[in-house]
Amino acid sequence: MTTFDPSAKLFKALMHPSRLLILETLRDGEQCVCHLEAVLGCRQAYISQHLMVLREAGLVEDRREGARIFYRVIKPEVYDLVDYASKLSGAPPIHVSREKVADCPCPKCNSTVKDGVVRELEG
Amino acid sequence: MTTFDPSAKLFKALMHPSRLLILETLRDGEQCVCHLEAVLGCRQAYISQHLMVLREAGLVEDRREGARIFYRVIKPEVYDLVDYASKLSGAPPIHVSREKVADCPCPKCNSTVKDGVVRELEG
DNA sequence: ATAATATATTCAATAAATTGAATATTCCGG
DNA sequence: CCGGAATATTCAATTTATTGAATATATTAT
Repeated sequence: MTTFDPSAKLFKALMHPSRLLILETLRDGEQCVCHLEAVLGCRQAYISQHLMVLREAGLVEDRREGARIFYRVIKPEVYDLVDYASKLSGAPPIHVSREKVADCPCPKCNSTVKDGVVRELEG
Repeated sequence: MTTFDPSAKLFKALMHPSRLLILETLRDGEQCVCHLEAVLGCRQAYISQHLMVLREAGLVEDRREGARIFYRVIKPEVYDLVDYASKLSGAPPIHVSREKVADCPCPKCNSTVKDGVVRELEG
């Protein structure tokens, strides 16, 4: 309808809490879908669908590595938008656990990062 | 569902092109509904409904002056958000006529502003 | 009081987003 | 090639948003 369509579409991609949570989880770098699944605590298909919205909005991209697919944010500027919105809306400070997630089978969660070295966990 | 609800709601309020256009029209200060009507070129009820969304999102407030109701943005920071989104989304530079609108009966459009003095137009 | 103007609200129809369930695809290991 | 794991896609049901039409409310002028 107007010259505002592109902005409106961007806002539309960001208007869902689950998608904001996904973006938050991707803040420190790429994550596989199963990790998102563990963090969000919802089913795979549900997450996949939200990832599709973010993908179609040009905000994330995926990369296959073996059986896993890793998603990453390709427009880091979106975090400026998200952070500012959260400030404006008076949302409580965001806390998404950046640590390993207990019931996540992905490599990131089954390794320990120390001094930049990634090592497999024993046990 | 999550701590992201407030942000999501804010984005939701901004996800419609007509609402972005309304905000753009209010950038320089309050305007009456009939002015918005003339600028957007849509019917009064349609605009009133979008104004309701913006009002419920806490972005605008209204003020009655006689028969007219003037709306203004109460969170000017929202323009930072809007501007950044428009940059991010690669939207063409925004141009909303800030001048008088031909078929608008409101006082702002039927007056001329010069050196800070508002004077009625003759004819 | 009545009529006209400005605006809001309600209602209904349609369109779009959300969500879960089922199914398909891709990759890996045997 | 077959089975299982990881992920995507499709489909349908539900909910929510959009939009137009009709109506209501408040204000001003007569």
